[in-house]
Amino acid sequence: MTTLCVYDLEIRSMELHLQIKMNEKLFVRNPEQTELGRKIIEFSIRLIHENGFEAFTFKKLAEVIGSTEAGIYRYFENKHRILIYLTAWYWSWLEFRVTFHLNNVSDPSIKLKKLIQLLAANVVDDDSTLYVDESLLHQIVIAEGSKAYLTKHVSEDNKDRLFKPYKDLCSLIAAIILEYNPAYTHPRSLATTIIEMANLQMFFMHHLPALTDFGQSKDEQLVVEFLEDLVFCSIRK
Amino acid sequence: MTTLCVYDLEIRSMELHLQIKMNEKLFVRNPEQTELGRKIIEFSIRLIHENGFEAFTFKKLAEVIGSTEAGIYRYFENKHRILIYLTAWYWSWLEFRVTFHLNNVSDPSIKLKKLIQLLAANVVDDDSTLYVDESLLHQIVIAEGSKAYLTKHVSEDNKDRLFKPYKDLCSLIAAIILEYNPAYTHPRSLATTIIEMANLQMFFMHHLPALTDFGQSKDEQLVVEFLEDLVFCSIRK
DNA sequence: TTAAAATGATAGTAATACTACCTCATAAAA
DNA sequence: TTTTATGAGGTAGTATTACTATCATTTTAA
Repeated sequence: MTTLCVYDLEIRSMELHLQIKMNEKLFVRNPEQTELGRKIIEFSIRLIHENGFEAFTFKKLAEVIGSTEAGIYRYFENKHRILIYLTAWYWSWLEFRVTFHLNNVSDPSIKLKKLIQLLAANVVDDDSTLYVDESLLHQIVIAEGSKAYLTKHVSEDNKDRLFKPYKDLCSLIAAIILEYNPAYTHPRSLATTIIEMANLQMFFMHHLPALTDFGQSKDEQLVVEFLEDLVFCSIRK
Repeated sequence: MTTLCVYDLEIRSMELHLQIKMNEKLFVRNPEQTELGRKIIEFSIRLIHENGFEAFTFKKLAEVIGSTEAGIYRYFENKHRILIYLTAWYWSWLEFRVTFHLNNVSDPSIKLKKLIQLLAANVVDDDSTLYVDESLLHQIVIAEGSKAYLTKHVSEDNKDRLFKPYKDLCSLIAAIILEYNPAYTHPRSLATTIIEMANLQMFFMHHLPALTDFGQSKDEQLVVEFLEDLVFCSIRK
């Protein structure tokens, strides 16, 4: 299995910089390598978070970063590609975090608990990436993430490996599930259920509370409890 | 609890006609009451199924039904409202089917099994509705359904009760779960998990098979098995 | 030094989303 | 019978969005 997304940890003057290597098919020109490109990332996150993906346009983005529409088209084919880029970035970042936090943990049940915590708890911007606000990006993934693959061209995009970071995270979780119980028959489907439900229950809790059991409190820890219950009941030997 | 969506079963010359009463806020003019309105429903289902929701426009719709854009705006505020209408219709129809099939079933575990079957199995157009192809509509709900609520105006739409059919189905399922095990703590979240995963695992199975455990066979019965396992493990006393 | 490539701004086009206004048919009121 | 109201649907727009072609300038590479 070849890996297109790897991580770089650079130590520069006592600061830790995390660089995520993105699939080249995601963009026309790599936005991480120029000032304008980084501004595109930084401000598309802000704009999509603020007004939603439907209201997000290259014109508005160009205005806030002091550039032009054509300038942005040089980096991304269209706004949907930016959404795929951002979600792919998020899943790569999350996989890194998971790997990092599960380092030296041997008990698969503790691994799963930590994992669910990382998936369902609110994210705090970690400052190790300069132009990506992970907290806002997490909100975007919750509210817009599934639009990245719910399209008519999902299969072509998949052939270009645009969803590899999501699949890698899914594989990682499935492996831990099998570690806990090698006889469990649906590790991948359970993995995507955890990922998707961590996001969706959070969205429902805030916007359609009647669809959840944690409407009043709006405490994300309750989502964690729900998921732990769901997972451990299912994979119990 | 007031009910905005109820069902009418009419017997006309030996045929059974199912009429679903829709929330008036969903449309500008009730599309069920005119020939043009019914064509809008029938052909928006076909067009969205064929080209996806993003590529669906009022102009294209007007062309295929031999009308004009302005004519369609008389029935629906915008294309997003059509999507909400279609999904609301689908959830009402499904709730009716569930109620119908669970009639006279007393064992909650059989109820849950039948329910999962109805949610996850492919739908066949049932001919009791003349201008709605339920099979195509099911495909639309799988691929586009979540876009109905994943918006910035979800809370206002929710205040107008546009998602009531979805919530009603959720309540119905939650009630059966509690019937099976009154001590279960997350009946609503589990209900939405069943609904959403029935659709999403089906989508992944066909388009992103690496995210599931039923990639090769593409047999929806495997989704049913996964969901049954997930549900019964969770609510087991 | 000079050609090629990259960068970015200007100025368009085509399609989309939406609106204002017009016409016609029907049907109730005078 | 005539008048007026009502709602059906159509015509012809505008503003915005998505995207492209072209030009000018800077950077880089031979």
